[in-house]
Amino acid sequence: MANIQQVAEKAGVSVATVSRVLNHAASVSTKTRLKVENAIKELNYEPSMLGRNLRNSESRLLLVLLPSISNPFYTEIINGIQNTAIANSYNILLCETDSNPQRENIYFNMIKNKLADGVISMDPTVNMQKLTELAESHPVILCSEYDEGGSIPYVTIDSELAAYQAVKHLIRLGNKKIALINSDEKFLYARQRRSGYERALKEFNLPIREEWIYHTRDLEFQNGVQAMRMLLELEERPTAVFAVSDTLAIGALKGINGNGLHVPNDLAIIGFDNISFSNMTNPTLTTVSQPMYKMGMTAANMLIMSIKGEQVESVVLDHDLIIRESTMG
Amino acid sequence: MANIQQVAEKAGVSVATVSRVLNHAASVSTKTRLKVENAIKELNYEPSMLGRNLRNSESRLLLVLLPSISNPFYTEIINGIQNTAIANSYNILLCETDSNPQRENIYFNMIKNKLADGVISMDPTVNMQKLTELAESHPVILCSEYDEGGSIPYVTIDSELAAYQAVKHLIRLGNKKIALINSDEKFLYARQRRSGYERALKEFNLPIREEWIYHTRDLEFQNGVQAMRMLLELEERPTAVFAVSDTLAIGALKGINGNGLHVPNDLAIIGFDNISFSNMTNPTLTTVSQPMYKMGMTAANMLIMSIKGEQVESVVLDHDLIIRESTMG
DNA sequence: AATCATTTTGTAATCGATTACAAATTGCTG
DNA sequence: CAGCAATTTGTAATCGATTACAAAATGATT
Repeated sequence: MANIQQVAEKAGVSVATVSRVLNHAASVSTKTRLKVENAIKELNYEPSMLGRNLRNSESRLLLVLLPSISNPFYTEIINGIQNTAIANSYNILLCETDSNPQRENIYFNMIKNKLADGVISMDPTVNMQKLTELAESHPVILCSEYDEGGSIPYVTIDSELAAYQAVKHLIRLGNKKIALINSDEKFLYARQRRSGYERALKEFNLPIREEWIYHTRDLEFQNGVQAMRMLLELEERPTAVFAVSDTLAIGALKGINGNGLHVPNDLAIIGFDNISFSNMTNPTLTTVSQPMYKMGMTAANMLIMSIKGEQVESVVLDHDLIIRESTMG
Repeated sequence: MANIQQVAEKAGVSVATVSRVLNHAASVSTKTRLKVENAIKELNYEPSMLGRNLRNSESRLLLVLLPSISNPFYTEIINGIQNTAIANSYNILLCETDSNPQRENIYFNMIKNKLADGVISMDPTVNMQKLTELAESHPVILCSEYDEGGSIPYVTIDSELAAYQAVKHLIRLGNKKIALINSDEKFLYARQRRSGYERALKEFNLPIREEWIYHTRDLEFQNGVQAMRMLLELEERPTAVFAVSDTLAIGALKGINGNGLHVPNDLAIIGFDNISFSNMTNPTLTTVSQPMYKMGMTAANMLIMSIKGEQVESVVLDHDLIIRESTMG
């Protein structure tokens, strides 16, 4: 592969002039520009990013931290990030942490090493202290999960309000016994969604019963199945379930079907996230839709601004309750 | 962020010595090594990948081309690639082409630009001619979809055999009217799977009826729903369906359920890929399992060998028929 | 202490680009 | 055509590392 030197020789100009042509600098005469462009074509020259990036001390790479690539919740967000990044001549590096601190460290080092220009973290298990430390000297944006009262800019939705509205929807349908399948409350969103759940119940003078609140270890399908099995074994069964993620809700659906019961006739279900599969289940799943693509776009734009040195403000985006068959009793 | 120069000054040695310590070169005395290590700690120094990579003219980045990140088929493969890459101090850059030639070009240029050391392509719509051209001067591996008779090494499974076995399974269950939901036969795997389907039918003297072979435009859920609707409208309905992807099969499932029919009692269904959701549907889906994680690992290993300049041979891995509820009539 | 082999360290070139500054060229005016 | 401004081009430093080669330090031997 040719380098800028060889192009310069072939065109009979200096490397500076070639560089100017490459970067569309104004001060190149048409005649020399053509000479250089021809040389570039003849040699099949492509500028090396390595040299360019070293000189400009930027990599034009954005890191995207997420716990697991197989979680469909992230796919649309990633699309939003990716499109925005490409539109600004950035590329993204998807980094699966598996909630593993060692992996996390590798990626933090990539930032320090100048191999990436900034990070968007969507990992709720991220070491927030280390991330905050990193954020002091490098651009960092949080997406979806965030640090309440922290200093890192974030983009998210109002989880408490969304949960409140979802549960209110179940109450309006006549349900008085509403279960919550929550994840571990070490996560902020889990605490917020529980809080919304409780607010709705209180508003309608419905009791908050601990046995109707189930905490799962992970957000996997199987955790939802398991949660539902437990709930169905209770003396007093709930008539509706609010799950804090679609994957859990789909698991719950499976648990109910496996028990010979019918959704929504015997139990209504609401999920959260509006992942693509929530529309493919039988019955289709009522869910809270996060504006995932937009969240991705927003996060990427914020990060790019931040890289440019501009100040950015956190953003809370709107959500939607998508009513489908699983609550059409 | 400190650079190697500052570390050298602080430690009272030359940059060469610092570099030697960084790269664990043998010829550094314990005394100076300690001095340097202390300076590194004090300055919180991290070597810049940019400088290192320029000098070594490598980026230690692997490109992974895929049509869409939201296709769950790829997630396990990616995990395999990623783990193997990290184990060899590489990182991966996930590139969604959206089957868009312009996007594709961006990524091909990244290779030429030395921003990545090699590519694994999983994109069946890739411009094979351009890719073959690229492969002449850069390491390229194909994963899953490949170029029959082409020069690029690949890792894949025997699609024809897998399809043959799947259809044979349906025949053994007593089905004589078996439909095929295929994707566009411009894809090699589609032609191979159809061929396996036909071989099984012929072997049991069952007729191959064109109206039972449906070609979908894409591999989306909705295409499966649509395909099933068409098949159910036929005068002579099939009693079993073999779909060339799980997402299509899950769509078909939905189409059948929406018609008041029951799987597997009225129709049996087999999918392909064993994506995680195939185990979450109701009924669970019989499917052909590709060793996705292993495919990813293998592809990554082949690519890394190829980057090192070693010769690599194409690999065909084993598959499995996973029998679940959708064929337990 | 002189000699020589071995180990350790330093000097300076190098990777491939960008860019400040200087130098050369061009064009205009009187 | 001299003189000057504006435009165009070139020279050389720079980004941050690695490494061939040279030089210095160390240690062993006589």
